[in-house]
Amino acid sequence: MVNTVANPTIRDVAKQANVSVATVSRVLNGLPGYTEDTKRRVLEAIDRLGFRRNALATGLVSRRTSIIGVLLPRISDRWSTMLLQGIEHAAHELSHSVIVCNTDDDADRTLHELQVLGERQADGVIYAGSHLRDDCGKELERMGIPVVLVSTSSTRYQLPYVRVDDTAAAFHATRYLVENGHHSIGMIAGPSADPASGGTRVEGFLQALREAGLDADGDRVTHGDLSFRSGLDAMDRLMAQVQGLTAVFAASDEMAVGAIAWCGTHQVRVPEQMSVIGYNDTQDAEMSVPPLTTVRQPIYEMGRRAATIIVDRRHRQESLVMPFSIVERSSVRRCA
Amino acid sequence: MVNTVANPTIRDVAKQANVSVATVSRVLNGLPGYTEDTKRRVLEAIDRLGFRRNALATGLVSRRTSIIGVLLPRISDRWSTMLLQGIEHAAHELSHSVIVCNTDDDADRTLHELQVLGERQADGVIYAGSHLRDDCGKELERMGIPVVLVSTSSTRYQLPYVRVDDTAAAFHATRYLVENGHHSIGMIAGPSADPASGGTRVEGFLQALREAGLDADGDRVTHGDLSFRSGLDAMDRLMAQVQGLTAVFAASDEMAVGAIAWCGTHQVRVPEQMSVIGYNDTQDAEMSVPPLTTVRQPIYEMGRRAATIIVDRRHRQESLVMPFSIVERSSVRRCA
DNA sequence: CTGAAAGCGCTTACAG
DNA sequence: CTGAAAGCGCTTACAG
Repeated sequence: MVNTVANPTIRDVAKQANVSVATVSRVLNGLPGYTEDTKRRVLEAIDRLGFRRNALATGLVSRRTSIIGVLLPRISDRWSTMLLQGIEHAAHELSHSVIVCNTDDDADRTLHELQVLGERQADGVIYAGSHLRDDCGKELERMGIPVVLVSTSSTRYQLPYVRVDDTAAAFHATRYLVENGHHSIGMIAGPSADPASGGTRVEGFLQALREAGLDADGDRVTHGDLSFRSGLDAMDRLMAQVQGLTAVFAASDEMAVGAIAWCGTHQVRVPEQMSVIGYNDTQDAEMSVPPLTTVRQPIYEMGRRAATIIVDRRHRQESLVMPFSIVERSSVRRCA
Repeated sequence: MVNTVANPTIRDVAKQANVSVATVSRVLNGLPGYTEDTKRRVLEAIDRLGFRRNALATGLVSRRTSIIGVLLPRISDRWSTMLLQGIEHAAHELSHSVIVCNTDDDADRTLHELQVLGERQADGVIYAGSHLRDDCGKELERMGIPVVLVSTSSTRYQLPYVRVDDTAAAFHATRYLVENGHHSIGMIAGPSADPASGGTRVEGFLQALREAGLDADGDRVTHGDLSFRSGLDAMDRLMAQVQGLTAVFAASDEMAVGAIAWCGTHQVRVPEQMSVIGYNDTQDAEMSVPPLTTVRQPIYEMGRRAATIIVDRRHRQESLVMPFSIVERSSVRRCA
């Protein structure tokens, strides 16, 4: 006889199977301590009742929720999307769930989201992109759970990170332009608040220019917010403020495409009259006309690794510097 | 004197403030029943101890988690991203968290994710994109929580949805092409598994052709998977199988951009020799060269509304048909 | 206005 | 191999 209950609990299963809740819990968790026969009875009862474990109760007592909190500066661009995808895939394989939080690049909001994640007893958090304000770092510390920073790092707090060597990558991108015969090069950087796209990449750019004996004046770099629109506007400024520009390095593919779009509306042909190299190697680079030459970051893989670091204690506390490469497509011209 | 505890609970706060846990709970939840003075003492104790509520315990007893589960067929494209953004923003304003699940357009995986969401006691779920298989619909039903479908619907289960009238939108897009003087028009549809991009939009397309007295042969529609790459391939097929094509309607902006890219590598000028109209009005349309004329869906807003329907019981069970419009940019030519 | 107590649905020693 | 019981950190009637 089946006693159907609205929302069966482990107690209902126990009753149905004629065992104690402890035993049900054991088979539920794959722990040892029961005969094949009891196991079968329990499984049958579970099936018959349509029992579903309540993760809140489980989490409350086991002190593990299998939840990974992800803080993204924005979720609208392809970089975030690819990263999130990597995280989600790995989390799924590792039987974890991901809670996404949009920080809007705002530290107050970040702090708030961290508190929420803390209340929800997240097992770990992945913080991507923007600079980590001190109070957020402190909150992270007090939460006492695994953290990994993606494409950013903290000087104040020693937190594991996953990223590319942005300075080197920017250096290589710029040198690639130099090697292709360009002498007057500009850069469209990310927001100053972003340590990677707005900071270290600029350093790498400047270093490469200096090393090549080229003009590395401050005018040559202008900042955008990583978006297409801002790339377009930045290109406009750059053209006005630097003479004889023949190549531009943009700190994101979207801004690079924006720069190309500017050229399109101003009768400047890419790559014949203007070369453009981007950063990230997102789908945007592939979809660009002409296809965009860019610095590849293994973003999806970085997401996977970040999630793995959170879940797998063997990797806890490790930082990872991932390889970058230059993907040549058709937006950079080789000068004679 | 401050008694600092590792992870203070409501009991610690109660002790510190010299009240009962019931009282602490009341001020925590803004319920009435205490003097200004006790409230102050409680707040002070909370502050002093650095108390943080445990959402698992709260959820366990209150039977509300403020968690919205979101099931996306993929999280890599801009459509999903914009939708997720709308959902996240609204959820944040409504003090909810969102758990994202990638279904990979796979019903088995969807079923699994739904079960996880059920175990986690999600307050509601938003299911976007692909067809809802019967067992998934049944699972949704048995979960007994608010559901909203985005850009899809279920015939078997009467579930509230938020979408655009895809048939009408596709009809208008096609008629727009006809009105611009095109007679030989093709379509790049979405996957057949997607009722909107692979189903109703095709119907709208065909209807418009028939109504205009144009050839509406089955050869004129080919399917892609909504991606850039598939758009490119689809365009290749279309060019091979239909004569004198001058215009194409793609069921996603990404595929439309793929079609444009195909033209780029085959010396077919857009819009002079080939007109292309997309669907969605994502960032891809704006970034395209030439800028893509497309059917606008208020995707971000649809995400917001879906979240609101879940949270706000006044809107529960309501379905929403959102307005679409045609955004004219530069990828469609007006034939003389 | 305030508190003692039961209970949400599980897991985990502990005993047998 | 199995069960009774305590307990995770809260909320919610119920009494006073």
